[in-house]
Amino acid sequence: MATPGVEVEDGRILAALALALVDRPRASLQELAGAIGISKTTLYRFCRTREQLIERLINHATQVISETLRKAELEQGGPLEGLRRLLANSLEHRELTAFLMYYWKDASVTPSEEAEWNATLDAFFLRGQQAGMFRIDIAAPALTEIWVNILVGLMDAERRGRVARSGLAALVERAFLYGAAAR
Amino acid sequence: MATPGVEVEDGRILAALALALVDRPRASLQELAGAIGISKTTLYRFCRTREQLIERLINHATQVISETLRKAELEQGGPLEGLRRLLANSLEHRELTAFLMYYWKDASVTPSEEAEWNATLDAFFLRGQQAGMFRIDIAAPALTEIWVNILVGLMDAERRGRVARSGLAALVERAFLYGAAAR
DNA sequence: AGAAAACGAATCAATTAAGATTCATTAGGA
DNA sequence: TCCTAATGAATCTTAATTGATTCGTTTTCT
Repeated sequence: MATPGVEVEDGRILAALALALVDRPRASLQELAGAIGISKTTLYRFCRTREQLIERLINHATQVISETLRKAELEQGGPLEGLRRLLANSLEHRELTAFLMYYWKDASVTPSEEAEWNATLDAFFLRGQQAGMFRIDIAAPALTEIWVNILVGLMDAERRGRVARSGLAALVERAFLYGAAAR
Repeated sequence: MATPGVEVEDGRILAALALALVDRPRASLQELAGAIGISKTTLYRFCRTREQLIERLINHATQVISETLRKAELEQGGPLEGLRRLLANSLEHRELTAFLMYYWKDASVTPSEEAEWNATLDAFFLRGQQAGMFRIDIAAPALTEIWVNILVGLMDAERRGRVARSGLAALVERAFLYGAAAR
């Protein structure tokens, strides 16, 4: 690639924009730019329209998360190891994860990729069920939903100061796998 | 009261508006009105400004949920019974619950009531921990966050057709209490 | 049927946001 | 240092949104 540092910088801007958009979905482009410390003009040069911006963010987030899913090698090793790799990688892309969840619904932009993502997680949990790791009295898509919501919810709770940042991974894993009941 | 049916009708409109606002937060008042099957003018007569509308919705939702919490009598009987009453009542106000979660962040309107709601749930889970019902290696506020996110997340998943409506209560309870691991 | 209330379409002024451009300044690299 | 690319402030046009009003129609209740 001719420009190595550009994508990194773009990634930073995209992550910041994702966070700002989740925080205030109704913010104007002006406010959005201000929220991430750039001018309206620079944001304009980055993406000419809001529609383009959202589309670019969804594409980027989907790509990063898909890469995260791929790197997690969910098909390798035990389900628990796969889940832990997925968790660690997801926590390194909090903003994009939160954004993608938030704009999950109006993902008419890339319905195929989103469905693919869903399918990947669904298949992972299904395999985990067949391997005896996950309970079988909850359907795999429901497991995906529970996982995603605990993950995103606790990441958000951390931002709001409701839970500590350290130990977040262990908290997500514990809550998802074993629940809140005392054993 | 002089007008018995008015509040019921208002409640219907508010619930529909809550749902529409969660679905498309950036919708204009015109689109919002159309989404719930009324004209822009009627919506205007209902609430003159968007700010008023949000404030009214937050107040109403907070009130309904608080009433729900009160009716759940979380301090009566065992924690499990309290949790089940809370769950059943919450599921009867899906729209308002989802709305309140969604607009949780910009709840600068009634910070006191929101904090009170948090405090009520936190205290409930803390009592449950002291009663030996909930695990003590997860802080009570984290339990609140996990509960709320599983509840709202699965209600939303149901709307998206990812999980079946029937059995939603049992699913939430199972996921929250016992987690996804096979026992 | 007749009166009162509710509703919606249309219109309008004022405000705001989006999209685009220009120009001066600044930061960085050759 | 000098040149270039990047940035931001300001401006401008156009489009969209808001808040408000009027008036004809429909619904509803008696």
